[in-house]
Amino acid sequence: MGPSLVWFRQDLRLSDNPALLAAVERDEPIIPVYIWSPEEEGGWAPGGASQWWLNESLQALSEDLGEFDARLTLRSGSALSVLRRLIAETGADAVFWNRRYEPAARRRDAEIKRSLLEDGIEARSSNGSLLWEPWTIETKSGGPYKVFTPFYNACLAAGLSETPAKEPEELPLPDSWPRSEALASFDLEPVPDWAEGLRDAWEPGEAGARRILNRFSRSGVGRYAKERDLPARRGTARLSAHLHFGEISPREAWAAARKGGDVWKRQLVWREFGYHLLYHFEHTTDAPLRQEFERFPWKDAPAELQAWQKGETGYPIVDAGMRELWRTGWMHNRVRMIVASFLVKDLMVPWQEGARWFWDTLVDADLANNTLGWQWTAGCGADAAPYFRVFNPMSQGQRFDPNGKYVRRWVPELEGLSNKHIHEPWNASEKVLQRAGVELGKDYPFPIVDHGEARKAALEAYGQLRGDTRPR
DNA sequence: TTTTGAGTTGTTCGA
DNA sequence: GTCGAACAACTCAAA
Repeated sequence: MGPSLVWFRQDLRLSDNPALLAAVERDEPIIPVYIWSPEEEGGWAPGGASQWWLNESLQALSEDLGEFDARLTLRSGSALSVLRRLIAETGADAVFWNRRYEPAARRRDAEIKRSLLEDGIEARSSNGSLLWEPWTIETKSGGPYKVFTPFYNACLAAGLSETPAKEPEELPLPDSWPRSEALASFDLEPVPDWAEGLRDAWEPGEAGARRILNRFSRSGVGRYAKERDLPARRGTARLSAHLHFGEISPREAWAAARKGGDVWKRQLVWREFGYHLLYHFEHTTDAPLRQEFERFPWKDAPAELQAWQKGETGYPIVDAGMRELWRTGWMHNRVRMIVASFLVKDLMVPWQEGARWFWDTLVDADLANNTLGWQWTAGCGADAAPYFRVFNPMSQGQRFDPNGKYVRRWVPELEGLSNKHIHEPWNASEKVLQRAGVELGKDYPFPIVDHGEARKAALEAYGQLRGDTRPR
């Protein structure tokens, strides 16, 4: 028998990695491989922030493998041809990987498996990324779930079969290593370098993921239910990007969740639900699940979209969120809902525009979860927010950032305003504004839309849609 | 087949 | 200031 290729993808870790463990069990020399093939992602190649993270994470994985005296072989190109070339170069006769579930990846992987088996190569895939794979959970009548709570209950009823596995004690090594391309040749690092804020905020890689999870499970998970909605606090785990890149397994996250209530557990299952939905409804990355929304009167409003992207809408909580995103590659979940509602309902810009912006700017950009989130907000997806649920940026700000700490952190030009005015500066008197050193329209924009009117217009449009769909 | 109860995250209005 | 109802029906999931 020849060596085993372990093909890393969105499972950039050594602990609880089923593909790696399967290869270790086979007990032939292991050659770890990563293939950069953005053109095989069906139009959803990693965005800028994700590429930055990936670069760091590959570096970390490479170093972690170094501790085992193993090397990570980097290649770019079509995955199948790269694998075939590596097989020819190394004499490998087995390839192991953990499954992906996005439409394009699935189709490609199926084709790869078929081709390799045809070549007489052992090709084995495992589940390293989900607690429940999409096809294992179904309703009593055999279909996919479209409502979260019954899905959640079905997951709990199905139970988890395996507990997390430790990293291997040692890796069987080959006599020689195949040539690796330089990580830098993937061009993942931003030029010019805009990643300073990302570097300050994150530690990509398995060690960083474990540090975060340990801290959260020690002191965060107990407070999670109470603090998770307050963006000024570190009330959430901030594990999303680590989970997306597979630097820590969902089983380990689940084990930590057991110590907390079910609030965080439910969040982990939301992640599963996103994959469940994307698996069963592939078109939802680009088109609404509910077809009638194809006819929604979305606006082509490039100036408003740009103001939203830059955090210059004149609504402090919205702008704070968008600037946090731009600076750190991440946004607090509560604020994601607020900014998304604002784009889709106040500005009536298509949710796909928001999804694309998040895709490019989030370090945790995840096709399944991004799609679910945006369709939920727009009201066109499975188990979506009711159409009349329009977030009010002032009251959301008052409720979840009552002392304005979050706004002041990201919109420092409003720093001098009192808590009374911090979420609605246009309601402050000239005198108050002057004392705070704020000139509206100069230091900070006037609101680009009137929320009250925008809300009415949105409700009108949604009502129209319903009228249209009524049977004649 | 039919029935029944339920459905992440909100806001506004009027009593 | 507080509280409950309305917002709109529809679809889902299970019995």
